[in-house]
Amino acid sequence: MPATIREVARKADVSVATVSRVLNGSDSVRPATREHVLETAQALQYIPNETARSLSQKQTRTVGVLLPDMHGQFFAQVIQGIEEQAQAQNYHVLVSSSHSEEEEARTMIRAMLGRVDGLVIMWPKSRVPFLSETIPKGLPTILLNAPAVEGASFALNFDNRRGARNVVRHLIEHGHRRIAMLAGASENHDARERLAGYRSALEEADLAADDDYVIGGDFTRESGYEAARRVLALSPSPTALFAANDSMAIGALRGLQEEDVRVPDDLALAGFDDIPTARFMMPGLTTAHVPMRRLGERAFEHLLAVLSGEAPDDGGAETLATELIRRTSCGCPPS
Amino acid sequence: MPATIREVARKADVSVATVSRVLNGSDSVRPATREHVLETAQALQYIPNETARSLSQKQTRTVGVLLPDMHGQFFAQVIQGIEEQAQAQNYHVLVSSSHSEEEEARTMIRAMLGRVDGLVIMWPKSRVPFLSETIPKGLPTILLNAPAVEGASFALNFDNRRGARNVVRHLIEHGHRRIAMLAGASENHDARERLAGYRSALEEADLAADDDYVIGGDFTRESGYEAARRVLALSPSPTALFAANDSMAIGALRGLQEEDVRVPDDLALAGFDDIPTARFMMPGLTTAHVPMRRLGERAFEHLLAVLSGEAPDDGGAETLATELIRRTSCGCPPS
DNA sequence: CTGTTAGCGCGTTCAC
DNA sequence: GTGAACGCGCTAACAG
Repeated sequence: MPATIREVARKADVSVATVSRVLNGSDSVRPATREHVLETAQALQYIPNETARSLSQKQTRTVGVLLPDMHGQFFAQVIQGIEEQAQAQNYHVLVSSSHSEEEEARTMIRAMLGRVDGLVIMWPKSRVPFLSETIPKGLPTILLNAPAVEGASFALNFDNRRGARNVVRHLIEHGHRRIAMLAGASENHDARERLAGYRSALEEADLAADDDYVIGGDFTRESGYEAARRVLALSPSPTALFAANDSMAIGALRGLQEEDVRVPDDLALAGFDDIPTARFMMPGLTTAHVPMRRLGERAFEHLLAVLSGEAPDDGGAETLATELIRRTSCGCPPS
Repeated sequence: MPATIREVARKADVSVATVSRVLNGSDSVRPATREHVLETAQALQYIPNETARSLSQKQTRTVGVLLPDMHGQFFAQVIQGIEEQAQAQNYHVLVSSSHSEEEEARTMIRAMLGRVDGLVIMWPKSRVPFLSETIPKGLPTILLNAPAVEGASFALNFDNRRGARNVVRHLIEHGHRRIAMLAGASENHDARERLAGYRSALEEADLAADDDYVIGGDFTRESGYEAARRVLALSPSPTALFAANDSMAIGALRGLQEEDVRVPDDLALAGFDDIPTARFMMPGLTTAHVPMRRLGERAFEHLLAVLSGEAPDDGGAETLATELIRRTSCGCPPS
C-alpha cells in the first residue's frame, strides 16, 4: 500500500540509489536533485520500510529488554531510562516481561533473537545459567541486578551492600542496638546483598546478629504487612526495623500502625529503594535511594558502546551508588 | 554469523523450500525428510532471521505502544497487559514514551512506522489532532483514554464519569454534604470526566456545586500535597474530599496528617484508580478500581482482531467499568 | 554526481 | 513430495 523507494525514483526520474542517498543524508547529491527527490517523496508520503533497511544493513537498531514480573515501579523507570537514551540515538526498544521463570525467560529471549541488536536483561535471581545456552555468541548483552557476568557483555548493579550498611549504620547512630531486618527472598541477589550489608553494619558496631531478628519476606507490600506481626512477637523487642525494600517497609508500616505501634517512637523503620511514595508515607520513610532510571540509561549507553565497538564485549561490570535519604521514620527530625 | 536457511538446506541436502516448509510446520513433507531437516537445523543452531521473514511476509508481528510520560504504576500495568497477550499470540511490543508533547508524539509515531503492524496510543489530552495527519491510512490504531475516535480503529476508555459519581455518592451516603474535589489538569480527558461525575452526583443529591470547592491539581502526589492546605482554608470547611486520582489523594493525605487533620474523622477522603499502595495507606484509601492491566489486554485483543480482519477498522469504542473499593478513609469501618 | 546491479534471508508460486 | 527461481524494499559497491 505505501509507496516504495522505486516509485519515488520513477516519479522523480532518478535511480533508487539517488533516492536512497538523499534520504540517508549522506553522500554527495546535486542540491537541485536532492530537493526534487525530497519533494516527490513528500508528495508520495513515502515512508522507508524499516524492515527492508534492517535486512540489508544487518542491524535492526532495536534493543530487547527483558524484565522480571514484579518490580512495578521499577519497570517503568528502568524502561524509561533505556527508552530515553534509545530514542536519542534513533534506536527502538522491544520489551518483554518474563515471569521470573527460567524457561519463560528463555522463550522470550529466543523470540527476540533476530529482531534485536542487543539485549538488556534484569535477572535478580541467583542462578544465571541460561545466558550462554540461550543467547548466541556475539549478541551483546547487558545484565542488570544479577550476581554473575558469565556470558554477558557487561553487568550493572546497585551498591546494595554498602547502601544497606549505611542505612543500618544510621539506625545505630540513632542509638538502636536491637535492629531487626525484614529480608527479601533468599534467591534474590539484591536481597542477599542487602542482608549482607545489614550484617556487616551490625558486626562493625559489635552488635550481635541474631538470626531470629532476620525475618523472611518477598519484596511485596503484603509480605511486609504480615511480617509486622512477627516483628512484634520478637523477644527482646527490637527498637528498629530495616526492610530490604520500600514496598515491604510500607506494608510493615501499615501493619505496625494497625497495632498502634508508633513509628519511629516505639519502633524506628527504614527501607530501601526510595520509591516515589516513600516520601509521602506518614511518617516519611527513611531509605536508600536507588537510581533506577539511571540504571536504564547506563544499560543502553553501554550497550551502544559495545555495539559500536567502543567498548569490549567481554564482561566488565559497574556498580551504581545508592544514597541514604533521611526522613522521619528513623527518628530524624522533620526537615 | 548465524546460520541461514541456505546453509541448513545444503547441509541437509534438500532445497531451501523444504527447510522452510518443515520449519513453518505447514505443508506436506515426508516424515523422514522433516526429521532430517530438523536435526541439521538443530545441529547448526539455526535461528530464522525474523527481519527477513517480516520483509517477505509483509508483516512484522509487532505492535507499537505509545504512552504518556506520567510515570507510575500505570505504565507498567498497561504494558504488561499488552505484552502478555502479545506474547501469547507470538507478537512483539515496541514501546516508546512520549512526554505528552504533541510534536514528540508525532516523532515517535513516525519512528515506529514501518516497524509495526499496529499501534496502541494512550493520549489523555483533550486534543487528539495528530492522528490522521501522522498515521498512514490502513495502520490499525487503538486509542486509550482519549476523548475522540477520529482516525482511530477503536477507542478504549474507563467509565470515569460513572466511577466518580459512585465514589461521590458513597461519600454522600456517609452523610457528607460539603464535598470538595481535587481535580486533575483540565486538558486531561480522564480528569474532566471524573470532575463531571463529581458534579452529577452532587446535582443528583441536590447539593450545591460550589466552584470554590473544586481545587486544581495535576495528578501528581506533590500537587495533592500542596492542595491539602488549600482545602483546609476553604470556608465553610468541607467534610469530605474526593481526589481525581490516588496519587493526589496520597499527597493530600500526607499534607492533612501533617496538619493534624484526622482522616476520616475530621475529613473523609477518597481517590480514584486503586493503585497498589492505596490499600496500604493509613487509613486505607477508598477509591474506584480501574482495570489498568485489562485495558492493555483489551487493547491488544482488539488490535489483533482488526489485524486479522475479524473486526472493522472504522472507529468503534468500548468502556471498561470501574468498581468502588470501600476502605476506611471514607469513614467505612475496617473490614 | 548518478545509474546498474547484486545481494540481505526468507516465503512462495510453479513446475517437475 | 520436492526444487528452482522470483520478489519483498532497501543499501552498497562498482561503473560511468
